[in-house]
Amino acid sequence: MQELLTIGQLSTRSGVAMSALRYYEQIGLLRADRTGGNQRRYARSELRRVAFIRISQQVGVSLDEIREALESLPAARTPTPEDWTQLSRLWRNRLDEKITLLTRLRDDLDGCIGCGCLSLRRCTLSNPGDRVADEGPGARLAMPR
Amino acid sequence: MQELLTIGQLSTRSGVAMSALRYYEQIGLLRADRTGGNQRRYARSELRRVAFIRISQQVGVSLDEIREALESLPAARTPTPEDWTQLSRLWRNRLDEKITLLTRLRDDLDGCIGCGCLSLRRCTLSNPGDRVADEGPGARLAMPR
DNA sequence: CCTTGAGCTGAAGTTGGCTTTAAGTTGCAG
DNA sequence: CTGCAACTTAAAGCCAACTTCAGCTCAAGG
Repeated sequence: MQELLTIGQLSTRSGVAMSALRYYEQIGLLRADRTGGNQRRYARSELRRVAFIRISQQVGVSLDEIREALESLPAARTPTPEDWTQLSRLWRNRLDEKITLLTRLRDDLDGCIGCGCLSLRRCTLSNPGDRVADEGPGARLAMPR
Repeated sequence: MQELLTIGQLSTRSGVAMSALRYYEQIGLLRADRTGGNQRRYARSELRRVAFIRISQQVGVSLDEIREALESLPAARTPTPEDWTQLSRLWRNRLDEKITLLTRLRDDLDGCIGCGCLSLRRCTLSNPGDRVADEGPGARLAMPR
């Protein structure tokens, strides 16, 4: 089994265009060794990173935020289980938030449909936990961040 | 209680910039009546739409797709409960997919952390249901759409 | 009536996330 | 050692989703 992947191989295996992979490297999301002739050679572990990046992106996280997360992994040494645990904890919160938001949207959409109103005022959807009730009556979006 | 909202009021209540609201109107996501002096007056129901738009966007849906969804609501007549049910069903699938993806990411991240590997090859994360196994060995991202 | 803040338009500018292009170099199979 | 696909770079281009700007008009309180 090959140790290192060419950019073409990484692209095929990850389903991400080569140009995108180069772009990710440029903005510090991926790293690659070079051959004598200056061609990229990726460690197999970069596949994990690409998967992490694309899935995170799919659910609305910016590349900037993804980089921040990935930067918590030390570049100098091989990440320890503790390093990964740290990263995991960070993202668990973020993911939990998103899941909650989505589930609420889905259920409230269903709920609102039930009564035929799609009222985002009466629903918790746009006003979770009535957090903004003291800002006066009426609907108001309560978004994370 | 006021019947119609000015753009400033809609902006304040929705937390969405006026320029964004005008943009949404321009691309057909919102509709507004006009005063004699050409100023926008929004029906209160537009508040629902804005909430729907922003929440959908939060979880990675494009404005184009959102418009498609909203277009399933008839402009000519007041939407019936059936109209809303249709829209709801459409989005339920979409949302279910996203929720599944997110939950898997979260759980697998945890699981991988457990063994200290964050292996996206062995995990279902990047290869749900081994859907791509017959495309050869190794990791490959299996994304919806 | 006057002032002032809120709103109007169209056009240009911005940011994120890439893709495309041009012109050249590398690496491997035959 | 040749030929050709795969690779390299920098720069330009592109699309989505807005924001900003200039120069104006409107609406409501004093």
